[in-house]
Amino acid sequence: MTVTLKDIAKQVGLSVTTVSRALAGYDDVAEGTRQRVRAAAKEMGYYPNITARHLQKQRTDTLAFVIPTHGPRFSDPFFSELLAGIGNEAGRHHFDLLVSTQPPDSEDERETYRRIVHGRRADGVLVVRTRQNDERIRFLSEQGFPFVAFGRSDLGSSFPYVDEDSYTGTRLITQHMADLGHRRIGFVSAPAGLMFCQLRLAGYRDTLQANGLEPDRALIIGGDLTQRGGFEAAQTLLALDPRPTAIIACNDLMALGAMSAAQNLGLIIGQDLSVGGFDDIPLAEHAHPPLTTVRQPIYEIGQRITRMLVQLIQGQPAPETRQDTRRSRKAGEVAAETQVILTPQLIIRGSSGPPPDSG
Amino acid sequence: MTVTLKDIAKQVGLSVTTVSRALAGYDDVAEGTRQRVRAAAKEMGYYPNITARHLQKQRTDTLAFVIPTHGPRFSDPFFSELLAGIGNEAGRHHFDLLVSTQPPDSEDERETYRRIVHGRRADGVLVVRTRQNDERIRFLSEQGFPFVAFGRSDLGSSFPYVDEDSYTGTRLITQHMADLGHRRIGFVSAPAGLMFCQLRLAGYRDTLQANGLEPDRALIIGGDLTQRGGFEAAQTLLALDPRPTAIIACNDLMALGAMSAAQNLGLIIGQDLSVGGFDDIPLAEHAHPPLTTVRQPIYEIGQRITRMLVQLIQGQPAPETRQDTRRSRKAGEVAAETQVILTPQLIIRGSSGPPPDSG
DNA sequence: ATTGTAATCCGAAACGTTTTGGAAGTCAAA
DNA sequence: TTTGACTTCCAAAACGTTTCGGATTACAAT
Repeated sequence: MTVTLKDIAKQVGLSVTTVSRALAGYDDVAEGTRQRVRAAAKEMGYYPNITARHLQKQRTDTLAFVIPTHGPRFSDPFFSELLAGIGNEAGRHHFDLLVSTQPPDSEDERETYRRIVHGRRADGVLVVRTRQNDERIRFLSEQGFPFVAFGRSDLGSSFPYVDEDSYTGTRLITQHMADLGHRRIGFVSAPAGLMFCQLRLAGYRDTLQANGLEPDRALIIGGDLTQRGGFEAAQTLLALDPRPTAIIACNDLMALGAMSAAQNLGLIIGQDLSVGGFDDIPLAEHAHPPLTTVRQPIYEIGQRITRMLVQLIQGQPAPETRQDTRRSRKAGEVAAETQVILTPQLIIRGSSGPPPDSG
Repeated sequence: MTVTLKDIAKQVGLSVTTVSRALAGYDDVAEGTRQRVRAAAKEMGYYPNITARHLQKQRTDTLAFVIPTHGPRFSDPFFSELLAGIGNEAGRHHFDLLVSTQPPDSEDERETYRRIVHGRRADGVLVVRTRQNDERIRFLSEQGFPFVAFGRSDLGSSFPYVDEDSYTGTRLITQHMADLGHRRIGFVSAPAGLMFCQLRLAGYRDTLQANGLEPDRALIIGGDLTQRGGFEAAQTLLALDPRPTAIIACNDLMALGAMSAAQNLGLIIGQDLSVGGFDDIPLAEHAHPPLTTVRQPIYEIGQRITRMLVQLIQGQPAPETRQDTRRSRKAGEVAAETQVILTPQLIIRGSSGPPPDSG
């Protein structure tokens, strides 16, 4: 059977307390005793029962990550990248990572959050793909439960997040297309509830107007962020007459799908049709032609929100008391930024070029 | 603060025991009492403390999944698919999923497994990308800890797994290339320690010989299963003179990288060069041209190994005692298969065609 | 009146750990 | 010799739950 502190205590003729403290390295146990205990523990193959420790310490050293995913699958590299960043960073801080997937805004999702928060299943949670009027954020804020989001929201409350400036991002790429001479620029949007959807759409629209281009409702198609969704949206766009000479998608996966649809029609990407994405997932660089896109350092963002969450949990400054801690911070300690907006970077690759008639 | 059983007990004037049993639905508490307790619990917003329950019940209702990944990132859709299958199935059975990423064969990986097993962090673990002389499997077997693997191993011991017949898989696709008339077929391999690497390589080699083709060592290049790895391997292969007219990669991601490398040289995939992969990840279908590959239902395999693991945990038949349970199985109960080998399916798409000189 | 039985309830122990608040012993300073 | 300080240890409580083994009451059967 598994060996417990009690077993060791019996073995070395000491109390459970002393064994515990010896292993924990407290200095109120004699050096010789400590060594005896350590030796016995090692020899008997002792490993602390993690659950028991959690119960006693009233923390789980666990982070929860609930992936909002429609349908059973998520083959989105966006989440892979993010998960890798989160997982590695959590590991570095000796936190376990609890992962589950739940459809956004579903009762299952709500129940998952309730279980985590009320059942104390984790010490904090990572929220991604923030939504308008995001109930997850509202709930976590109400409960005073530690969390950090990837993305802003439109709730009144202030909470810690990291986000990329999506508005500026699509401004950049739309302007890039306009500069190349494109006049009819299609846009493959995302589910309307997503915060970044609104921002990216606004960036697109405003840039068109700034260039004297009339936004055409027919050129904006809803997408579901999957490759297939981009494929189908592009099919619709390319059936228009006159058809757009450029397509910008809300994320890379849909942009790749759009490329595929265009190539099926015999169009040459970068000549007959320019395509732009958003994210710069690894596939973007290796696509053919490589995809022009707005870079979003997903892996690093995953690391960053995780680091912020760990600090939040360990530093105990609830968002409300941040003011106080600022005064009492020790020398050399740096204020943890709790609301970060990253500047997007336009990556120009082969998938974008001047429109066909302009040459 | 959080409300506990004790709080409810105080509120309704009952003992903690009765409250606990009322909520659990035992029939030794009066109907009226049960209702009072239920009402109070609901009103007070009671949620059981999951950790405490775990400790008492001596199980965690948690599965662990340690993703073997080199380097900090894994943008491999293979793992996304698998994780989705595992996560959804675990959820269906009310198990939580603990995910971590560790470099294969590293001390960190070993420590992770020790912690899970000895620290009773989870009730079972999922092992993927099995290796030759796989120390994870050896360890778990020794410890008698529940696990199910995706992939076989070469250890003497027998353990539960699901695997695809990789040997037959590469036989199929290699034969497909041979049937098309290809004589010089390159192969992008995987890290040698991986079980499927050996099998796939053998399938490739044997098929060549069966078709009277001399295996050429120069045509076999090691790959690391990433897109970049496939890209570089293909560059090497395509620099040969005469160069291969077909390339088969150990997985789709590398095949896509190979396509990219070939397209960079101006080659037309499916005409100048045929490319084949393995897995049939979602990207394969949407690649351009779509990728000929061997289908491996990764998502379903993820579900399946998870279901098997849950059965293993709940049905308590340790692998050794399976014989006994078989005798005592109740009517209608079906023997859970513990070693499954799936038949691969060749998916022919646009990336493969006859060699250029044959037309 | 006694016995048996069923229906309800509950105290205490248990899960394995950490922490609290001393206790006991030693030794040197006063 | 007392006092104080220091070192080393430990019993008991605590974390929140479930379970074990009764205890109590009511009521019907003898």
